Order: sequence, then structure tokens, then C-alpha cells
Amino acid sequence: MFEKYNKVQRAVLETTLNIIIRKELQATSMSLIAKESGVSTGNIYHYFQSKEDIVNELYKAIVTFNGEYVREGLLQGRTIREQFEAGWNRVVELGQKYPQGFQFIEQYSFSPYIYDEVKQAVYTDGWCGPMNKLYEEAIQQKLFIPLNPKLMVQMHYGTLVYILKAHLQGIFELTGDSVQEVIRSCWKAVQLADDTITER
Amino acid sequence: MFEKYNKVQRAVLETTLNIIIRKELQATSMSLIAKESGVSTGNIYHYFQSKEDIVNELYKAIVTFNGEYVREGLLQGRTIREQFEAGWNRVVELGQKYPQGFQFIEQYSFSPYIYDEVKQAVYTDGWCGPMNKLYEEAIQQKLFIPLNPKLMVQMHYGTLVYILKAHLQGIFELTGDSVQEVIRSCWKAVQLADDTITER
DNA sequence: CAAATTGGAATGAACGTTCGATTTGATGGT
DNA sequence: ACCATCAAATCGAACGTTCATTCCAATTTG
Repeated sequence: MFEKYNKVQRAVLETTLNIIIRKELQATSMSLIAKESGVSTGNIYHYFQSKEDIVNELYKAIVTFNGEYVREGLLQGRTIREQFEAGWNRVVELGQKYPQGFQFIEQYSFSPYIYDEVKQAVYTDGWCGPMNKLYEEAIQQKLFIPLNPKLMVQMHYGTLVYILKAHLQGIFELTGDSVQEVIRSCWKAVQLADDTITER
Repeated sequence: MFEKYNKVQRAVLETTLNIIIRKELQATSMSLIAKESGVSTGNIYHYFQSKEDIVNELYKAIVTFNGEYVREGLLQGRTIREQFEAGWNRVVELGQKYPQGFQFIEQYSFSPYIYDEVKQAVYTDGWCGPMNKLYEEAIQQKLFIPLNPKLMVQMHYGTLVYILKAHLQGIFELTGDSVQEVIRSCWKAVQLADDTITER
């Protein structure tokens, strides 16, 4: 997740993510980060400008990592339908394999603590751009109804985020089958009516 | 929104909501709440036990308000389809008419700062319970596919939350028509195949 | 005038950040 | 093989500020 950083930076970022999810941004003090990461406060400031800088760097790193992970999935599919399924499956995998990073992005994507410039990274380094493209193509090929593709992507992302959230909160179990069912229903929600036959 | 509170409590809660959305929980200090609400710190502590208490009270108040608002909408529909549309329309209205309350609940529903007991209020005073019931009925009447109703409610809530979030962030406009289209597509996503004829 | 309410200065703890001292490890001269 | 040198890395105590909370005097209410 933090390959491009050195040992100290990695320890700090990992620890910070850990504490923020476990406690709160409010309760995430520099002294606690120092204690848990094994890096002294003085040394932390050798590698980061400020606490804000740490949190924003963390945000950027996770968005980039998630972006690569999902884009890699998109490449696996040949047809639009396959890309659709592979892409959203990767999003769900992210939520399950890296729940802390997933929760962090979710909780702070609307926080004023994250700089606007860093938030924009979702479109440049994240997976939003390629996914929007895929939806545009699906509309052109008359697979999807003619709605704003960005709106549709948000819809489907929200769908998955919320079943993952509820799952992480223990409201219900999430089997591989039910995930597939949800992704299929996402397709069904926006598919053009006369495409119904190709649907299993 | 805060009808059951007195003048001082209302001023404090409204101001707190305002600052938290504008700045951050971290940057929401008691002195700032005092200054902006026109209530002295001493007096705030006369009506609230602590800062945590204020924020949790705020959370509870908004959940209860939102719950009443959506349940009221559910009552307007006669058929299941009508209740479905009326209910989700109310959710969207909440996000548009009371964006601060909406954003606050969204941002802090997973925060450790909110007591678990207060979070449970979503089910007792909120709209999750009645909405789950509606979905169960829709499954029994063979209108919906046989999936976990709680999962489906979360799916659809996520859908609407994310188009509202994107709209509030200015990513795209949200017309009344596109909202209707989204709600219809939510129904389509989970409807049982042989129900297609009744569909417009 | 008693009780309830209000105001804001005072308090002590905790916070983010700074800074000078110390350690480390690579380099080159003997 | 040994040591001298030095810049980079590391440390944690210290600093000044800000914070949530308390306390009590002042004011209002009934």
C-alpha cells in the first residue's frame, strides 16, 4: 500500500491510518502516532511538514492504490459487461481486503481537513475516470439508458459502499453470491429495456 | 428540526451543526460554539454535560427528525410501489432541504465519537425499520427478488446518498426528472423478472 | 428574597510544533 | 585496519498555545 515511501514514512502512515480508524482524527495525536509507530515526534517532522500533511499524504496514497487496483481489474474484462463486473468486483474486494483504507476514504472524502487539490486525485489517479469512460461507451452501444454516466457511476459506487459499510458494521453477512447478485442488479438497474434478452 | 429543545439548546445545537459542517469536529471548539451561538461557555455547560454530549444529542435529534420525515412520506403511498417512491423521494428531499443535517449524519454515522447506543436510534426512531418492512412485503408479494431486504434497503440508500453527495459537491446537477429516473432504476434493479410488464 | 439562570475569567491538561543534542553510517586519509 | 570527519537521521524535552471544563460572582426570575 505504501511502496513508494521509505521505512519511517511507511510506519507513520500505517500507524496513522490505524489510529484514525480505531479512534478518530480528533483523538489521533502526534504523541500517539510517535509512540505506536516507534518514530519520535522530532523525526516525524523530519519527514512530514505537519499533521495535516500526514493525513493528506495518507489520503492520496490510498486513493492511488485503490485506483490502480480497480483499473487493473477493468483491464481483465473483454466485453463491456465483463469490464463492468470485474471493475465493481475489485471495488468490493478493496473494501474487504483493505477495510481500513476503504473506511478512511469514505469517512474523510467530504471532510474539510482534506485539501480540495488532494480530493481531485480521485479523478486523476483513482478509478473514477476509467469507470466513467466505460459507462459512456455502454450508453453509446445502447446497453445503458441515456443518463449522465457520472451519475450512474456514483449510484453504483454508493450501492456497493453501503452494502460494505453495513457488512463491516455487522448488520448482515456478505457472501460471494450475494455480492454477485448485487453487481448484477446494478447492471439491471440501468440497462436499456430491449437488452433484457441477453440478460440471463 | 429542534422543536423539543429550548431556546438556548436550540441555538447551541444549530450552531454546532453549522460549525462542524463548515470546519470539522476537530476545529469545533467550545469557545467558538459559545461565540457564534451567543451562549456563554458556562451556560452551555448548564444545558449540556460535555462537548460529546452536544454532538451526540445533535445526532439523535437529526436522526429522529429525518425518521419522522421519511415515515410521513411512506404513509402517503397506497400501493407498495407508491410507498417506495414516496419514501425515497423524502430521503432525497432531506438531502436537498436540510443538507447540513444530511451531511452530518453521513460523516459521523461511523465515527467512534457517536455512542453505539445513539447510533442504534436509526432503527428505533429513524426510517430503517419501516423501510425494511416495506421491502419484506415486496418480496412476499413477488415484486422483488428474494434477497435480504436489509441488504436491498442499504443498496438503495447508498445509491441516493451518493448522487446527493456528488450533487452537493457540484459534480453534476440534479433535476427532479433525474431523481425520478434514479428511483425508478432502483426499483428496476431488484424487481422480479416477470414483473416487467407492469413496468412503464 | 430565594432560586434559577447566566457570564466569563481561571485552571490545568493536552496538543502540535520546535530545537538543540546525540547517534548513525558513509567517506576518505593514514 | 583504524580513525577522523561530517552530513543526515533521530531523539525527546521544552515551548507556547489552545482546549474542555470549572467555578463563582452577577444577574434575572417568580
